Amino acid sequence: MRLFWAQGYAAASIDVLCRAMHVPRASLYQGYGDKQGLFLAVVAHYVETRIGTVVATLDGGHDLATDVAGFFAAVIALATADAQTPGCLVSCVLADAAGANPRFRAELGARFEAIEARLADRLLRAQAEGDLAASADPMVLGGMLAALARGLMVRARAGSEAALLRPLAEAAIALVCRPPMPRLSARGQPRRRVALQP
Amino acid sequence: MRLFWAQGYAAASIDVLCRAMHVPRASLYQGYGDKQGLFLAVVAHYVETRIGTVVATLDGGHDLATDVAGFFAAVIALATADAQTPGCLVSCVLADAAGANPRFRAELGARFEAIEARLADRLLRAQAEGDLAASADPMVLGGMLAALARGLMVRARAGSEAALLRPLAEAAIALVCRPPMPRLSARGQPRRRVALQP
DNA sequence: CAACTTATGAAATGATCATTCTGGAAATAA
DNA sequence: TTATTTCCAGAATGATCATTTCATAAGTTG
Repeated sequence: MRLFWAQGYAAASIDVLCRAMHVPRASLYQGYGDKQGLFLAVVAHYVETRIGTVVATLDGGHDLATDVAGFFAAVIALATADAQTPGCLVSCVLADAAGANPRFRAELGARFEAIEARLADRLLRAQAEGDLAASADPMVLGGMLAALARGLMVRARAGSEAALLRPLAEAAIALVCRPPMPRLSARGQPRRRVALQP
Repeated sequence: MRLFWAQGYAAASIDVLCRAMHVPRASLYQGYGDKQGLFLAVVAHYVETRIGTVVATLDGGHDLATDVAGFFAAVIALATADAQTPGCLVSCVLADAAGANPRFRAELGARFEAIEARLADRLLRAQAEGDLAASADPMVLGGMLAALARGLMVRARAGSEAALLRPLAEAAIALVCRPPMPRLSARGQPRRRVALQP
């Protein structure tokens, strides 16, 4: 996984991949068919283990602003944790490979839609709980936050520090989680501004 | 340019590139040194011709919301205009190649910073003109809008229609260009909500 | 015109690519 | 035990890769 993540799909060679996985070439072709199959399996594993924990923060049991702050903190941590694998395997590597490969393009779209749906779900629940204005559109706002998360991941690919990315996410959270009409929050207290945990 | 844009850096071969450019291999190596030099020249040309017109919309001579709407409309148009070259050469292709190449990583960072600076400049001017709250941080907000633009470009790499992307940008504009404190706009009229032109 | 620089097309180079083949080792079943 | 299947390391394959070489053509300058 780390090899594809660091070098990209086309630049990662089967030989080096087998060496790193401690798997003989024959077994690899037996198990995954070809390089595309291996890469899609790697993407699936990445989504389960990495993206899965990121989106799980959305159900952290807190109010909307806190959960979304946890989400963006996880996004930034994932994209900046290791200088050798900056950015996101989906948003940077799969996105590049999707340019000329319909199979990869469909996979990319499906992965994006899944994240957008999770965000929209969370925003819909926030609306029911009074944490989000009734006039807001959860689908649109979820897609917007997903796009912002992708943009932060891509920014991290250039080697940005996490500290440079966090204020951008905090600004977005402050904008989204403030109701459009001037009013107090559901519990009668003014909405506080959240900070992302490093 | 279109070959790198569609297929990515590693997957585009010099042979095919020479054929498409109607340039003999020897002249190409004479002019650009190696494949990396050619790619960086292609990126520079792309930034001048494509990104240049996108960021030029920020100085459209209108109020902040209108200019930013023009910016995002240009972003979405660039990323969805041709189904064979979806997304952005910088945000998708160069970002992927930057994973394991320090030269490309530095180039990516410089290109990103340039766009963020242009957005921050525009927001600073908007602040002076009363189109943006004095409490807002133009640098942070500019970085946030730049990240969102990148996220939309990457989303387009999956083949998204422009119509799917526009509402996301409109939502962000509505959030950013509404003042943080409930008040009327500078000219005493309520701020209108802008729509992106297709 | 001649001397010289530059551009060009094609072939050659050496490396690396994804994928398949093979002969024997290891494991399992009878 | 023997028979049979699975597994695996390395060689082989055939294609493609980036890059260089080189003889020749084109253009420039004196």
